[in-house]
Amino acid sequence: MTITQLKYVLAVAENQNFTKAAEKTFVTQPTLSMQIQKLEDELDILIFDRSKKPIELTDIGSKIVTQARNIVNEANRIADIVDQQKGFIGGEFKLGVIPTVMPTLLPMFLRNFINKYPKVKLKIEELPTETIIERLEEGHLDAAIAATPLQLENIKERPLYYEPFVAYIPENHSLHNIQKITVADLDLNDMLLLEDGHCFRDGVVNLCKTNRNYEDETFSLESGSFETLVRLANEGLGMTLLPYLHTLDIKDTEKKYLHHFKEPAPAREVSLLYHKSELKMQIIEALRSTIAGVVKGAITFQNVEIISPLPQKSK
Amino acid sequence: MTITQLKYVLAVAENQNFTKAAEKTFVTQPTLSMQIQKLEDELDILIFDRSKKPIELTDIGSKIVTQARNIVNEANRIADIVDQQKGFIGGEFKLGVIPTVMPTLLPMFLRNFINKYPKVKLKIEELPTETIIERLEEGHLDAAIAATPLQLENIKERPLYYEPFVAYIPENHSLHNIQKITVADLDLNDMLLLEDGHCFRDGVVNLCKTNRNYEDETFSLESGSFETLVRLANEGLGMTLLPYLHTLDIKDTEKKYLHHFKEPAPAREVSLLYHKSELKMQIIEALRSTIAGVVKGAITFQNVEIISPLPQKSK
DNA sequence: ACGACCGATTGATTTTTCTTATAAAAAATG
DNA sequence: CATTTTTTATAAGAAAAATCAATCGGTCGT
Repeated sequence: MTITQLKYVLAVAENQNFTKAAEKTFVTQPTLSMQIQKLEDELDILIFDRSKKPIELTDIGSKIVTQARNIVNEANRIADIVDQQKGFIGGEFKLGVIPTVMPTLLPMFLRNFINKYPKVKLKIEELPTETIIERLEEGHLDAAIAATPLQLENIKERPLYYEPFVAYIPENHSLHNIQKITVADLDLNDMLLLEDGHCFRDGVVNLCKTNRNYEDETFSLESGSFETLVRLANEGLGMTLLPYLHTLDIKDTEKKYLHHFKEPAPAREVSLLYHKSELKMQIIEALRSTIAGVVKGAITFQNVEIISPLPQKSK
Repeated sequence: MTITQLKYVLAVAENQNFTKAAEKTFVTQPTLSMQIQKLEDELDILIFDRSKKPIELTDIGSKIVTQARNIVNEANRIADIVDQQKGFIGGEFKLGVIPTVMPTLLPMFLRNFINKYPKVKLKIEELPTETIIERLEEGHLDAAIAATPLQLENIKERPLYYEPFVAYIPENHSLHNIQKITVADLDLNDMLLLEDGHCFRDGVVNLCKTNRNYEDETFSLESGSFETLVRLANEGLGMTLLPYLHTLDIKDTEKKYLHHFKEPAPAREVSLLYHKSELKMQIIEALRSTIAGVVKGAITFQNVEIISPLPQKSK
């Protein structure tokens, strides 16, 4: 058994396809076929059920894949140990960021980070929370920034900041005259929401749900950007909620429509996520401290009530 | 980097010698030299300081060795997973047993075990606790039976039974007329002890120490077997303490010299030890349940006070 | 200084891995 | 239902690697 064979197994398991896995691992398909067969012969078991299309793991196969991921992770850690010893902070680092954090947080720390750690080749991808979790678990992301708490078995969370929800209430709206609003004022049916898949949307739904205003009807007005939501609100189609950092970009003429919540304001917790194996921990720590540094001046809300970003299973 | 290279590194680190490590790994010495050099080149560090005699690990080298042991353990677990899936309990299994447990416990369960699990090739070695710990940590033993608690970072303990100490007091001894003796009656200076290195000896010393009878003088009478101790006692050279199971072998004519302690009697805890990685756990569990089965009828003391088997550091 | 010991080096040999080309089987297409 | 496409397996040769026997060169102890 070799580490290479284990990597091949992982690639095939993830792609459910020898040919695609071969491309990903930069070898030809027969190489994969042969090496995996060799491993199966050595262990005297079948890892893959090739009769199914697409290919599937056998029972024992999925156990082996779990352990293989373990072994490959531990093997990668050798390079980490060497880097740490050398004081080297560099190499490719893949960071995932959720869409509602990306445009506000990234500009705040990115320049700082690449100046301070020029050897790190940062690859940043905007991804929904769901994809972030998958990729972290499969080791295709080194870290991610997302709303928490997620409380996942294999993923550690390190809070970066708490970002309050801020209401945007247009002129003719019934709540317009209330200065400091409360959760009780909210009505989900009157709320302009991001389209499905955004965890901020789920956060808003959870927030309103706690107020029991929720009715299980379909919302016809949904959008992918806060800018659109604000415009729709201006058109009198309802109010909306924005994360605090997004309110800094609002036009001066529209700032008057922003209403902060009474403390403790509902807020989302934004955290740095990484796999529990703590691979590339030096870079993760460098990232965390860089972000913590810039965030310290810009966003320091503490007296908040954290709203879960998880969609609730509606039965 | 390959698993083979890591195994070679471990072998050289353990033997502090390329030539010996080569024998252990069944390859020639140049193979080790080259593969280890290759790994050092790849990582661009030195694992071994070859200028020292015997060879030593560098700082980074010892970190790599720790991680390499990890990886190799995790790699071995693949075979475990496969065995478990197949319901196969077999293969070589190395068990260490301390000398004062070996002759009494082994005959009780060995026949049972090899009947029940004929495919397990049990290799049993009588070893002092110290060696057992080393070998468990380096993975050269799969499990061991020894007196506990040891409370070691990398080794798990699973108690098998509690074995009370029993006093053997010859006719002319001052305590001879006391039926149920107590710890307070003991005087270490009057005690015949096993030679150094036996944890049972340390247990007895600890027991007496708690009574503050300890004086830091050298004991001139020490032996490697309980049989000798009993004979010396018969000659009037003092009393001695025996583990309960050993008293079952005492001649009928000498049984009258056995004195049990008042409850809670001092006792040693005898446990099954194994590495925290829990490799070959199926066999370990098979062993544990077999021993638990035979022990259940023979030795069921519960109201006991456990005496530490660890030698106390005398400053 | 001499021999014993020990790790590194060399060059031949074997083993392993990988690739190209192709077969075989299954799935998708018309 | 035949044909094309997709996908995995197999075969054979090329490339890479691991291993070995023999030997070198340095260090240590006597």
